[in-house]
Amino acid sequence: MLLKNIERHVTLNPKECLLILSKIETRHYNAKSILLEKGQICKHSYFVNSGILRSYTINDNMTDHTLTFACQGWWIGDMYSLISQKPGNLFIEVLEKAEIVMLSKENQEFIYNEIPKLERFFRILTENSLVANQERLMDNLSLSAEERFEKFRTKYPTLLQKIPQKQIASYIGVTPEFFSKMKSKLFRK
Amino acid sequence: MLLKNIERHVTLNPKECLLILSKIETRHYNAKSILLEKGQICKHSYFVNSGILRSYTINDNMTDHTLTFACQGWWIGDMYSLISQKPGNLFIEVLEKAEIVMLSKENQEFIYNEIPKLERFFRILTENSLVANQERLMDNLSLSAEERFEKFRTKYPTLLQKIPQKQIASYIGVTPEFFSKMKSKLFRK
DNA sequence: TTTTTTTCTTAACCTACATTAAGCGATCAC
DNA sequence: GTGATCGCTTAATGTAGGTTAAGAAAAAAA
Repeated sequence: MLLKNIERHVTLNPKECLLILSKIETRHYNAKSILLEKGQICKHSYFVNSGILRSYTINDNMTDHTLTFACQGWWIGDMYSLISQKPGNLFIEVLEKAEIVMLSKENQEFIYNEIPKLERFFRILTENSLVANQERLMDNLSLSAEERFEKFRTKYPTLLQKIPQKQIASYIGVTPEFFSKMKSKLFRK
Repeated sequence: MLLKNIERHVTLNPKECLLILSKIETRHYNAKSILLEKGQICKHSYFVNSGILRSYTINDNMTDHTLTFACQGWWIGDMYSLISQKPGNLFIEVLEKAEIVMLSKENQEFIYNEIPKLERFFRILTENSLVANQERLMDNLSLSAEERFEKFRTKYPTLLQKIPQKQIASYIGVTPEFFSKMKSKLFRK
């Protein structure tokens, strides 16, 4: 699963595959597990073999804001904390029973040095992330809540049935109450 | 300037420096020059030696939304278009007479292969960009216009006097009219 | 300098979304 | 099985920020 994912961007020989496998750790988590809390230092990149994760912040008014959902085949982490090794702002929680591949920061850097191709892989991944984030940022500046919901649906087509809708609200940036009203309006059409 | 910038993250030997210098091109632009238009394919990464650039989109209602300002020492480009080589959505314009280092996509990839350290450099740069973007995204979801303005001021302390305030409005995501009102309210305090 | 264009301001009015609050069904813990 | 918790809905009311419009100020062009 992880190796297949990497080979979407770079090709690996058997030796490299083995090295990678020796540097990762796979763990299982139930729904509601917390992988990372605000204030902690993020020590790993997480790769989702199965299940669903979510990263979010909680601000002073106790409202939560979803940064990312991560389904099968996605990477997730608190990049700010991971690269600075300072306490981060993100929570990372499990929404649906998950199998997670964990790659520690040290091992990630070790792999960068042993297999420069992997540095390329993560460069490409980060570039794609950045593009997606830039688009979402511009969307938040220019689209209505309804249009952002539409974009959410095309970006995460499987999630609509699987997660509580207050979390969708928290992703598109409206209150659960408003989201509910908006949804029933859409349904009436 | 460019080499100094690169050496903030990786160290270069003289040979590598020469190779890099042989692959870039420096150009001068006056204010109001357009380096890239919506619909064009972005062929270069731009590094700002001096001056100020801005990247932005224009949506259907003809409102513009600023993605980034780039001052001395910043890189700018349309990453979506650059990596996909498809027509992009961004305009990139010169706000203040600028000296720009241009690195073509082909030369960038050539350099990645010749000097893997440079791939590391751009990975780190992209990671930092992503972190900044994620923070801005969360800020747009949770902060008021006033608070976003405050963040703008700390992020771009020199820009306040140099660019038209409608562009600051377009960065923080409010109309020029509202921004003006907000500013005079802040001033009265 | 004068004209033209762009930017900024102010003010009246408007709307998308937030807040508060209450009730209701589903799920979970005991 | 039952009380507690959580998520969803609806509705009344509130507000941050948008829209429209018009004039003043500043900057650019001529």
